[in-house]
Amino acid sequence: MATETQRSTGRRRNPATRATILATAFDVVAELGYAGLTIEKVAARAGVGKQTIYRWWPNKGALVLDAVLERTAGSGPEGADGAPAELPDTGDLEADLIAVLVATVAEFADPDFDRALRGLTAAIIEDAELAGAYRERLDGPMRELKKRRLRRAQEVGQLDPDVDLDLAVDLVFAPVAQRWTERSGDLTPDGARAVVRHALRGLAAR
Amino acid sequence: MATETQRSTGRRRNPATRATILATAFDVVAELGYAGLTIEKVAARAGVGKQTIYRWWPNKGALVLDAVLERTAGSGPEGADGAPAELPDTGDLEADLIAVLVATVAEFADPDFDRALRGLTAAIIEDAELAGAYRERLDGPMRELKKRRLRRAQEVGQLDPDVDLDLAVDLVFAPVAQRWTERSGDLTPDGARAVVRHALRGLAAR
DNA sequence: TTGTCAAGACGAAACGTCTCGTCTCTTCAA
DNA sequence: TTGAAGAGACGAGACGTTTCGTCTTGACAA
Repeated sequence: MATETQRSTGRRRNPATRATILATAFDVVAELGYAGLTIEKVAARAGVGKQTIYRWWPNKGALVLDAVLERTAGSGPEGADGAPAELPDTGDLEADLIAVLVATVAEFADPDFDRALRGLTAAIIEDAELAGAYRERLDGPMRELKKRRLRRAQEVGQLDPDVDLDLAVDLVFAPVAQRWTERSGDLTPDGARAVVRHALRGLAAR
Repeated sequence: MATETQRSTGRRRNPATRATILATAFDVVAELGYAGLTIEKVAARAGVGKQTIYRWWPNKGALVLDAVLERTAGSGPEGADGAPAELPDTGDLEADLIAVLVATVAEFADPDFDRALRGLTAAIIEDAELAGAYRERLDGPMRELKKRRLRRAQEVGQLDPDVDLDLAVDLVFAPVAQRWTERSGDLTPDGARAVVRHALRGLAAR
């Protein structure tokens, strides 16, 4: 996965087949959940041999991670053109973070995305290796964007210059993520606003 | 589970059998993880018929939830005597919350507890019904304790009286929980201290 | 010639249901 | 008070089914 080396001779991997499998996998996990996802089911729906899936993905978790990555490509740190995207920076830190968090809440409201991401999370929870791949390819880049935005706020004196940026990111974004994971309360734009407001008060420059 | 009504006639449920099954289930999930836990394996190890498990628990998730509950009983909101416990209240809010969070970090450091709780979380992520039971029986009571401690802080003027207590709890405790879930960083007592310090700054009375 | 692909056969493992015989506890009539 | 009858719990494991991951086959493209 991490290193998709190209073989020297013989028939090449078919990119269309790969795309079909990943799209089907996303649909299946969105419909049936991670527990309901079966390699056999994906193969049958995609019109593909089981071995074709087993040849390129070691297990369900890796397949679902790739499926989610493929689907979210474009909203990630790199735009469609490959240029690195950035978080909004209007100068108003609070408004910018609220915009990001409200967008996140909106994504969670989409049932397909919700179930797919729950499937991925279920896989990650118990699989340290997959968790590493997830951090490297999804969470990490997003976190880097958040830290960049906060670092700019530090430079402008809107944020305590001594605070650890990873800690700051966690304070702002973990409460909403945690609520989603545990379903321990509604996820509303207003709630997101309150989180940002109070978190920033704790992180402000004195 | 929620209502264990007593049948009028016939042999009663054997509490020792129940305890053996739950203890075995905890061991198995701590050793093999949730994906590696099998009803057949638990039955065999516990020296129990499969039907005895299927009779009392509808699925793996419910079994693991009960197993974790049984193991954590005593450290819950009720002491061994059944009297409701409380979070520490020395008058120093920051120190009290740090003590709780550092204890949580220490629990996560125990490999058995870590794997068992990961198994439970894996089950909960995809099962809304089980998530409800979890909130009602584990998370909810603990959250109530936290809110009580914070409410007292509000009354003493150490906390913004207008802030929503659920939000406050999330701000203080979600960052560490999230790090554990995603394995996105070390869980250290110092990290816990920093979280509490900044979260409280954002929640303080002005 | 080498490697991909769809199709599906294969044995192993776990599923959840069921049946069996044994046991203990409750109920009720003598 | 007692003791048979009935109701479930329990251990054991057989059952048909599903999914697992591997392997084989024949077609085809580089």
